Amino acid sequence: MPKPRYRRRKEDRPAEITEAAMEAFAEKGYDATRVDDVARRAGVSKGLLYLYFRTKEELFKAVIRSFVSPKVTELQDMVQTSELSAEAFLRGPFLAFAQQLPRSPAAILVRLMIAEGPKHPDLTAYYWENVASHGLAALSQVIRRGVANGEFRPSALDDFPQLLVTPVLFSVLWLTVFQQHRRLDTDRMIEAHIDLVLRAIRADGKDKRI
Amino acid sequence: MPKPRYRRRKEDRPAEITEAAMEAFAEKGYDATRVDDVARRAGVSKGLLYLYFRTKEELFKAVIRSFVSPKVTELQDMVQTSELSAEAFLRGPFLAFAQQLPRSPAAILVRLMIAEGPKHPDLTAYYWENVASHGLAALSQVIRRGVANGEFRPSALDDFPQLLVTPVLFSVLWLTVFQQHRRLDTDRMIEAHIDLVLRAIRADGKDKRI
Amino acid sequence: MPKPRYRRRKEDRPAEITEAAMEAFAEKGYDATRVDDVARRAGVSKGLLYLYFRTKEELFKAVIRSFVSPKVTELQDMVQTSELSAEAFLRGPFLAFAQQLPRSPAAILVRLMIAEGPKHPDLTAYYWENVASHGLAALSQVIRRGVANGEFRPSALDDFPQLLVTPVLFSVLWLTVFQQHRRLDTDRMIEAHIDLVLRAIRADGKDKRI
Amino acid sequence: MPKPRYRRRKEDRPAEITEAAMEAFAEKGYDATRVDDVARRAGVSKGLLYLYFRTKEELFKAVIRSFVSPKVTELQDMVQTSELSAEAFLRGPFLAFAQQLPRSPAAILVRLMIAEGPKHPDLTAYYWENVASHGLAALSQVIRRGVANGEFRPSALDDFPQLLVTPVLFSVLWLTVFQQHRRLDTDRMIEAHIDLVLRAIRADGKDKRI
DNA sequence: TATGAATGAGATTTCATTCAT
DNA sequence: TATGAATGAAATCTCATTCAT
Repeated sequence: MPKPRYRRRKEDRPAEITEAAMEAFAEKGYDATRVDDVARRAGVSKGLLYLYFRTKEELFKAVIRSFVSPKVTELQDMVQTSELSAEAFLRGPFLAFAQQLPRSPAAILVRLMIAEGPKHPDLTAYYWENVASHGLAALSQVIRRGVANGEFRPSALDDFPQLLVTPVLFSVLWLTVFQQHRRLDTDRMIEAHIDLVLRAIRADGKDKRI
Repeated sequence: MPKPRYRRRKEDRPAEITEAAMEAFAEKGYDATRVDDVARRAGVSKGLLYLYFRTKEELFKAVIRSFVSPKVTELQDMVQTSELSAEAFLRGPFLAFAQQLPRSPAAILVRLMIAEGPKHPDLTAYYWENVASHGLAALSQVIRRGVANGEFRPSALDDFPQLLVTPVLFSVLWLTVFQQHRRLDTDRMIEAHIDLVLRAIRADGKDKRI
Repeated sequence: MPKPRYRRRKEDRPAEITEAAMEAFAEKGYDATRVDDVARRAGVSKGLLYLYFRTKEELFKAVIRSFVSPKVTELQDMVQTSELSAEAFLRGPFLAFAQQLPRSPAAILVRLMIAEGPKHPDLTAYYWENVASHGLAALSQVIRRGVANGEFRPSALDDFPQLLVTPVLFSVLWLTVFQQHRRLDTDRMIEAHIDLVLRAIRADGKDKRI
Repeated sequence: MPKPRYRRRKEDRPAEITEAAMEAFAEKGYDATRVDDVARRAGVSKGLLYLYFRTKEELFKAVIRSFVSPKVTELQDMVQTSELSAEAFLRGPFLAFAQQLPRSPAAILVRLMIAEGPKHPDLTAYYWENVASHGLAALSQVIRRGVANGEFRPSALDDFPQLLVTPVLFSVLWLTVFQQHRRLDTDRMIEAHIDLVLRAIRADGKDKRI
């Protein structure tokens, strides 16, 4: 059964290529990924790839767009529609979200951003504008809500909402670099982190140092 | 004709090359760094560079080795020689150490490890063996000491000493990628993190929820 | 979405494509012209273009054929139907013809012949057979007529009728290459040339400058 | 006798490559010439070629520079050092110079200028500045000298010194395009042209044909 | 007929590495 | 040791041409 050399599938091509590229970038990083390889993975000729993406860099950006943006949208939606208390939200849906991130494709792209970011300023600009700043805003919103309704005392977390997600980034890197040398249960680590932070900022805590 | 940056001293050649390579890798990343450029920065011919380092990859490994190990030794020494209480140690010398890390050359190499690590398995092995595992052990030691002498209650931090340094790594990322879009005071963020963690694990805290 | 430049009329398709190609070749030269671009200019799909012209080279040849031949026919007709004296013919209709040539599309094709000719031997053969040789014959005829009726003395021009048109070719070159650096009034130059030649070959030897 | 794969000849390389490129460009034109082919002709690797010439375009410019400039210098020298009368100069050294031009490498480059000029504006600018304008000035000087010492009457040639060389250009093109279909004795044609022009501008009006 | 998505050969350019000197 | 000219493999990108629809 000879596979047809020639399939006409305009609709699906971009996604097919984007997914293949995702895999390849994840394995090798941007520079070391060969356009040829992406095309082969996508079952497509190099020429066709260039029909949809004008340069390798465009392709990279498209990958970022299609895999990372949805994650942030998801987080924003969660925050906006949740009717839980701030603490319940952080221990529940947010924790689940944070735990699965390091294993999702989006995480791999975080690695790529770190590696390739400095060489692609317009890409980091896009990433900040469309992804990171929204994520940060969502975290802020949760914390402010907790403070507003008396769950949390005012704390440095108000100024540094990033502190909620530092172990997520750490997990991404551990999984990529060290997991084969020392297994780390990132789910439990992230849970432990959230727990520690919540203990520290709970309003009912008698701990009032400073 | 650019003057060679380093005087000719036979014995120091490898170190001179290693330093030049460090600079270059820091600026451009591994792939984008040209061996030619490293040689020029070191004031040495390409041929000579290849006399000391058999490949570009060898050179990269040498750079990692010579710049990261000292940092971990420093941390280990601090932990071993300090006579402060655990909390005082974390709020004092350790905090200072953690705060300067994101701006030190070592941090840049962390970025490179993230980017290139997966392509150099023997390098990550070396890195784990000689750097990360020792750092982790040092952190554990501090926490255990605090628990042992009654400063800290037993907590998840015992199992995940990494949680002490997640914001350091996060800072490295932020400085490289987002700093130009949104300034972040990493010193204060790291301090805030240590403070939150300590509040959460203090033995005297009235907060006893589990 | 750019509107197609030509209405769909089945019969004229080849001509429409040929004209679009003419424009494109004139602007960019043979190699730099994209078949895609020609098709777009003609308001036709690439596939259809290949239905009429089997290769890019065939298309090029068709362009040459359809735009150059008319010019030579025009010259031949002028020569054959004119009832002027040889000198009056050269100073009148012929001069006018020669003056407009460098700015006509045909001139652009002359440039293309020069550039691409050596790569297309059958094309230059066609060009010689159907264009150049006829033009040369027409020039000869005029000169012979002048000699026969006593206007001109026998001269080297009899052997080299080309000498009547060398400044036309020169003008084509100048307009393409140097006009922006130094303006040249090609009309006056061509007229001056004809005048000089006529003075040199006049039978009566008297100076009849006007 | 195995040819050495590796010869160190820094001095001669640029000239060797330039000559090989000259040949290749002459045969195929700019676009159709493959850098690979130039390298092979020069007996050199592609990489080395790029060590001396940063792009194909740079190489092309170098070819123009090294082959055409000398010709114009030669003409200028002839004009300045000659002590002949204007007519004797034109019939003697100048004629000889003009006759050999169409067969010299410089001529081929004229063809290339026509073909590629429009795509390389900076090249034509260079060509005008360093070659054509000087040639034109030299021609003007000769004519003015003839008028000044009473040999020539004032004529349109004063305004269009180009008319002295139009058959040279014509010869270049005939040789490239039509010579195989109809032989043209360009030496005699150029001589005839000079003769015609001189007859037309002689101050004494008498026919001095030789 | 008519389309334009898809192909694949090949072009320019780069760069780690080698090796004559 | 020391140099840097020279190599050659490979990477990105282009485009004439084909062919399923």
